[in-house]
Amino acid sequence: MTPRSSRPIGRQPKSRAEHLQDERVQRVLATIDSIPRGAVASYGQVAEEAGLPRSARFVGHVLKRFVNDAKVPWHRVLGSDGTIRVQGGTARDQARLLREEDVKVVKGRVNLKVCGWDPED
DNA sequence: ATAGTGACTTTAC
DNA sequence: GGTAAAGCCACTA
Repeated sequence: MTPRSSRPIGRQPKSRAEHLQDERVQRVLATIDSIPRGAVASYGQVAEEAGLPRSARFVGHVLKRFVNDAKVPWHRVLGSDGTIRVQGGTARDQARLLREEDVKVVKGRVNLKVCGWDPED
């Protein structure tokens, strides 16, 4: 038989669970997971380390969508100038989590010269 | 396929 | 120091 018309498409819409398997997402999460305690990285830096240059916004998008399911140190990801970018009460949580690991947060900002993550470490 | 949006970044004022 | 605009990439309607 040639079930051309009934042949499975093999291209079903991605479910949320399948999205979690998406390699780009996994690489982003893995990169964030590799940020050592007490260090911070920017969205762009995470993207670049994950092999996704210029995809800083994607990193933010991934965090917002998957951080609830993925146990990663999301609080160690900041803006390119070390500022907390998250809005709302989550920003307070992020600052608290950072201070818990001895990262100084002054006026919603971290000194990247001091706490910036060097992937070579 | 087009348009709007966002946990971004860089440049210019 | 701060704000504005443009560039950027992926997601959503």
